[in-house]
Amino acid sequence: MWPVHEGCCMNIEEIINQALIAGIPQLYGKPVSSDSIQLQKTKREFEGDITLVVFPLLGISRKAPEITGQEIGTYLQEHVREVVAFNVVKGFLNLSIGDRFYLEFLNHALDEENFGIMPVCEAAETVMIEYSSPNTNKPLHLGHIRNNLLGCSVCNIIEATGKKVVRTNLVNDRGIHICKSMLAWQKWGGGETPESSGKKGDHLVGDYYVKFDQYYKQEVSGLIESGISREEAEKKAPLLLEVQEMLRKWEFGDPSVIALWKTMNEWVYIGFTETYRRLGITFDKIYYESDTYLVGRDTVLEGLKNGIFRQHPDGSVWVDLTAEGLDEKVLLRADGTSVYITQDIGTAQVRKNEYHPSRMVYVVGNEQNYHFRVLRLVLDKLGFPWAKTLYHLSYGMVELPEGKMKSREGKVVDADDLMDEMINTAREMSSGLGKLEGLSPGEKEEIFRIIGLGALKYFILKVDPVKNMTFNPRESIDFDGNTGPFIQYTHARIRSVFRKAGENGMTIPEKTRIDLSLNEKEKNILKMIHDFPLVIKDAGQSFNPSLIANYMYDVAREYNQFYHDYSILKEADSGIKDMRLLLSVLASKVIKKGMGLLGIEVPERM
RNA sequence: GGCCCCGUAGUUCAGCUGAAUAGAACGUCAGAUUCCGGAUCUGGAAGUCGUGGGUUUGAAUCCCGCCGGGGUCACCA
Repeated sequence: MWPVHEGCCMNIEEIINQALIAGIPQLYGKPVSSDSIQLQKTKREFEGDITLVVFPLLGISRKAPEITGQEIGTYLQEHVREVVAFNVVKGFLNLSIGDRFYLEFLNHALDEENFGIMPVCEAAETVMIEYSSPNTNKPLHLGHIRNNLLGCSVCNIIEATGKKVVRTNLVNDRGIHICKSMLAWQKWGGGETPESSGKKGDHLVGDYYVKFDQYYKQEVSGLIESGISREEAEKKAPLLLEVQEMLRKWEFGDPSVIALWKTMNEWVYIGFTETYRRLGITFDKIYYESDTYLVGRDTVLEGLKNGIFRQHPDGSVWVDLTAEGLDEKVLLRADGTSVYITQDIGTAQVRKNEYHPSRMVYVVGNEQNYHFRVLRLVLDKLGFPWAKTLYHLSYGMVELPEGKMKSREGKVVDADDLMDEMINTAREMSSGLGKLEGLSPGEKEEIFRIIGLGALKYFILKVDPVKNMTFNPRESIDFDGNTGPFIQYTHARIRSVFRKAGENGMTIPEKTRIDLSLNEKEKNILKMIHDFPLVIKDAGQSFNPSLIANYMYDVAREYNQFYHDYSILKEADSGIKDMRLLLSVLASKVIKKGMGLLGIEVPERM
């Protein structure tokens, strides 16, 4: 287990839970199991803060729900300092927690350097997380954006739960698809380079990938017209045979093919680096398939020798997974070249030996669910005890209103274009509001960038990863309501209060008095922020950034209600004014930290 | 066809380790600015939680069937 968070001593559910485990046996003479203690937030329409559902305890109390609730409520009020009142409605015991608890919590949370975030200690376990995993034959598109944002955010979240994280990228830099753009460039490129054409390298290479597909389709339909079946034509098209030959040459190290491959990949990497930089994506370690596929190949051949795999008469190597309810899968082609899974078998071993992670997470789309089941089973059959530590973080596809994106046909939302578009929208919107007067053009651009990317990232991350999502470029992204800019706005607004306080010569104290009484809005914010560490923990355990995103929205909305209803700086009672200032400090910190976990920055003004 | 995932207001999404009248946002209609930032706030209308069974004191949530959508079952990645 991981170390207990400092803030846990301030967790009110935990305090009540402990009291019940001790108290119920006193009341009813029987022990209580912790899963029959159900604590939840009290619904808005009832009086109280925390509710105990008493139904599961009736078997122990042997009394009616109302009576049981009364008895337990009385016990808690007498034995738990924080419980100041209670009421029972049907089978629900609603407990009121004193303001003092929340005020002490406020002081306590402000004391912590990083409230909600656990420090990573030397002895912590290591989690290796792979994301992005681009092919070097085309630029990044919206689907990759979801992958990168998810991966990056999950890394942040897991790190915030006190674990070491190795952010890793596996570049698909080899294979038949890479050869396709190479061959097309060789045939029809006329020596075009990023410099000569002014195109971003990844876009240039991607254009040739599209071009290959166009010519290939022409060839296929030509063959079909001459009387050959589609299936036959797709296998016998001259371009396909040529590209297969190129792949063989690559695997046998043909110098001219390797040289072309290096040149074109380099163009792509320069382009990718730019896209990653703008998106704010980083890696600790980058693996290349071209470095690891041979390890996989050797492993497969050894497995063949040991009788784990079978060879067909044509020379191809297979694994039989019919006993596991799957099919036979090819691991090496008849001509000896490697397939996709071959390199994954190698990469996993290289990683294990290099970092010894306790968990290896793969952020990969749900179209590869089957692939990862196979990979685990194959590694297991090979006798690697760590095979079960593989976890496929499978996420749904991003579709367009007109259907799936198809990069071969050029029907995609390009990552670079999309970021430009978002930033432009932010620019137009901000200019209309005119709140950035007096800032330099550079400062303004920085704010537009933060808002545009914030809108994009939040839009994608607020959706549960397992779900498919439709992206309508024109309508999908808003700056109002449950959006990134709404939350960013809340932060900017709070910061503005502090600036104003400074201008008026006010200082923010270290601590609040704890003998104040809180209004409903103040209490609601504190109750919500109290849950921050728990939300991070849940998000980490379920690899689900959308939990953080939706929580951030709730915090921002709650704060905005408070802000609307009460004045901070104009409050006459200095104790209350100080408390509201500190409450705002904590809220702004939590918003900044939480958004940071999503990879979203928050501006000082906007 | 086998296996896997999804199905909640017009739309985009929460809620899914069972609990009180299913929540937001966008859109729509109606309001709130001499006052710390109106990218805000308040209110109205809008849902047989795909469908039919089952388990349970209690089901949007768990189990089974069916319907609808998607994915996958390549010597593609």
